[in-house]
Amino acid sequence: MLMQRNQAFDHAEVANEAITIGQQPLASVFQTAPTETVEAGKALCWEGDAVKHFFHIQQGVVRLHRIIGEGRRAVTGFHFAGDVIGAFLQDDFLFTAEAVTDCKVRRISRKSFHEEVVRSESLRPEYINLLCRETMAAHDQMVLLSKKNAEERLCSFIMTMANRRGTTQKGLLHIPMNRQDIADYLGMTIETVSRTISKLALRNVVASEGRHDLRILSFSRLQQLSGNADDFSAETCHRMSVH
Amino acid sequence: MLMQRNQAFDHAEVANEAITIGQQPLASVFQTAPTETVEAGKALCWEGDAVKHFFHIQQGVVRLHRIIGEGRRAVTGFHFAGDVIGAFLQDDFLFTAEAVTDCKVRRISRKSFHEEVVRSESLRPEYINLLCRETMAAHDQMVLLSKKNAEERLCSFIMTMANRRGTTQKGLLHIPMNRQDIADYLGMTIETVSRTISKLALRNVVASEGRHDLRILSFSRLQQLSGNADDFSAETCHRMSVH
DNA sequence: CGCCAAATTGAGGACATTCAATGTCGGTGG
DNA sequence: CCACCGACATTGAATGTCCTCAATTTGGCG
Repeated sequence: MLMQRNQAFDHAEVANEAITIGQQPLASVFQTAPTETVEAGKALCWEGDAVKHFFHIQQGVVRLHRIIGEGRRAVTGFHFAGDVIGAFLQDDFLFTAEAVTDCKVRRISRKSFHEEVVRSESLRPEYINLLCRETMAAHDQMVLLSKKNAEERLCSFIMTMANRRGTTQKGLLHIPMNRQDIADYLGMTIETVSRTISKLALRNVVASEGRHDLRILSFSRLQQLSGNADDFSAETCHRMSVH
Repeated sequence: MLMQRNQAFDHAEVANEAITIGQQPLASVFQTAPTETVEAGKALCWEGDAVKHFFHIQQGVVRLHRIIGEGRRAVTGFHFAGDVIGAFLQDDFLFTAEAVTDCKVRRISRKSFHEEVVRSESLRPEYINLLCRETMAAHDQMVLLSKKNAEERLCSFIMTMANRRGTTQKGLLHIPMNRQDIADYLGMTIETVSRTISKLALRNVVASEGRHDLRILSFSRLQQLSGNADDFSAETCHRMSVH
């Protein structure tokens, strides 16, 4: 399974070191480790394995998934340059991590990661911060999966991708993952993903440009359709929920 | 909205202090705070509010929810005696927390919580452990919501409830929350929840005993139907996913 | 014991899935 | 460099699961 090997580093999946270090100070812990190359489609670790290492992504995109039953795959998340994989794991990997594009990663043992992080007064809050953000993201995804319809899910996904730093240039959004990845992430089928994109294109919200690029024609429409209820949140309605 | 006020402390929602402290050492941080009573249906905090306090549940059950759009509610989790609410929050509450039953809680400021936790060599790992477990639970829920059908969702829920310490006595499981709570937690409607329970009852997997109790007739059937693929996991299939 | 909210049950409909056929992108080989 | 091939994506039609709306029943509390 050779997927877009040459594309891997063409786009913005390369961490801007200067900025990334600032945003992700945990990266410094991995600095001493050698860089490993992971070919697109190859796994970094497997669900059920003991967690011996944590990974830091320097370049590329990684997907996390779990298998349930025969043939059912749930993608629990995507990780990008600068991200740490597995930070919240205790004993065993709860997911299989696979490279979506060719990746460059660094790994350190869980033991030394924890030693370094706990020892350092500056790194520890960053670690806690990371865990908190991961949990918050998971909650967002839970809301998406339990209450949103196909269109809202896809718009939310596109919005999230577009809001990532360095992915959008003049409205053109690069989507490194394929339709199956997106479908398994959003709890839909590839057909529904495809149909939904087509409908959004008909309405001039987005425009497909090849398999891995999307031009965003109306950011505001996208926002509305994502069902994130921005102008309809905290201030307006919560006090009304008196019981 | 007065819900089962008298039932609140009849069942096993009361934390066994001795055991709970052992399992939830973070409780000690709250020990000095006075106990507050929260009536069933009342809110502890609101989505969008600044996080000024963390809560520790001594007695009762709390549900966390978020509202999207008009009338759509997603319950992101339930919390029980011994649990800390909001541990992973950074700035604002991402959910509204409401008492499902009458509750007794303690609150301390976020500031002192963090000071105490960071200062203590013994509490800090417990806090990190808590964050990790919260994230893992969120991931489980993501898988449930994205890939499981109505029956699997309900069986998973019943299993999780039954595996909580102190809830099951000779196969009788107390369900403090109502059907709407369960539905919003599992991403279904009350009607589907009801129909699914009825089907399970017809097949002698469970038996309804009033609105808030369920007799589990076959734990193993429940396990199978939950779709958690236990005898079909790590060891058998992962190595096969070669790419 | 009676009431009322909560839960169950039923019928019909909508949205997403499944299965199948067609179309297209992109990488490889000529 | 272009054409071809295979994998990926799109589109269509039929099916199914879950949702919606409505009527009925239940059970817990006053």
